[in-house]
Amino acid sequence: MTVSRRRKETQSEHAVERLRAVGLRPTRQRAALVRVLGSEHRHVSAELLHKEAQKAGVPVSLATVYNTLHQFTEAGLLREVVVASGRTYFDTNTGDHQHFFCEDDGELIDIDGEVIEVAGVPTPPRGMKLDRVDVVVRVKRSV
Amino acid sequence: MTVSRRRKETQSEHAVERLRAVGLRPTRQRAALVRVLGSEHRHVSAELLHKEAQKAGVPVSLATVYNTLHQFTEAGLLREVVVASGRTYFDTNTGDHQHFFCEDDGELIDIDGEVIEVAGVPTPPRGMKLDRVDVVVRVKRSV
DNA sequence: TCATTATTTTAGAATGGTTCTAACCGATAT
DNA sequence: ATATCGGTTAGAACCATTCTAAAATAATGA
Repeated sequence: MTVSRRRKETQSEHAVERLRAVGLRPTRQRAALVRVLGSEHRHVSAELLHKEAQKAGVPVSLATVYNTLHQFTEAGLLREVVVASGRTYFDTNTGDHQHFFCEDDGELIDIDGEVIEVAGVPTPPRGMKLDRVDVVVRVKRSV
Repeated sequence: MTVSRRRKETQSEHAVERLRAVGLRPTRQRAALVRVLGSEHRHVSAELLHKEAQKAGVPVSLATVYNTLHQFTEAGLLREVVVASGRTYFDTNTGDHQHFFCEDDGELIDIDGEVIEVAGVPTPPRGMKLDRVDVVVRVKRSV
């Protein structure tokens, strides 16, 4: 057994534990996607994750990637970020933070939650409850 | 000549002036869409505006509605609001303000610009210039 | 005015991201 | 082990939006 083999198994077990912890069945595909998502904070589209999974030798269907991304979001493992029509990102950083969004290339950059201060958010209209306050700082390439 | 006929012409002239003012050729369709958009602040989708134009007896193609909405946005007559994937709204209120967004029914509600205070917006990354800071207060129907 | 040119509009096809369908497969519990 | 129920899949369907190329219309200038 090689070292890399051992590392892989360890990661898989982590993945399985994470899934159990949030009440999701630890299937082959879900565990694989947790591993492909990795531990670094990043912003992935469904298509990108699908490609990465393929490249990593995990044959997951695009439908499953979509299903899984939504399940992970529900479970609090991911956060959905909508900044442009037809461009949904899933953010592995679920902590308090906001984003820069570059209109030109569609890139997202995190802004730490302590940096931006939002004050004066009004109470939601009758029959509504507050879910989240999103701040998107839209930027453009300067010339 | 009836009163309503006179009112219509007056509105058309207003529309034509507004178009000229922003450097857009005052074509039949564009003037009609300005009229259909009206003077009240509201949030319209391309599809809705298309339907309204049809109903108002102005046969504008959907492609033209899309073209026009984008031109109006460029010209500063409208503001584009993206809050959910595949759900683009155009806001006739181009002044400083933010939005409530109801995740359940997709409704947008304006929040006056003076109400919400955003502090600490960091300077954009190298090579980027700030375009706009959007705040979306996401709400859900409470039970 | 009329011709010329540039822009706009149009129907319908194409695109692209996302969701749906219905058959198949696999994890869990008995 | 086996049944059950949830998960996965390929491919079709969907739907908002964009594209295309041809026809229509506005601006320009003689």
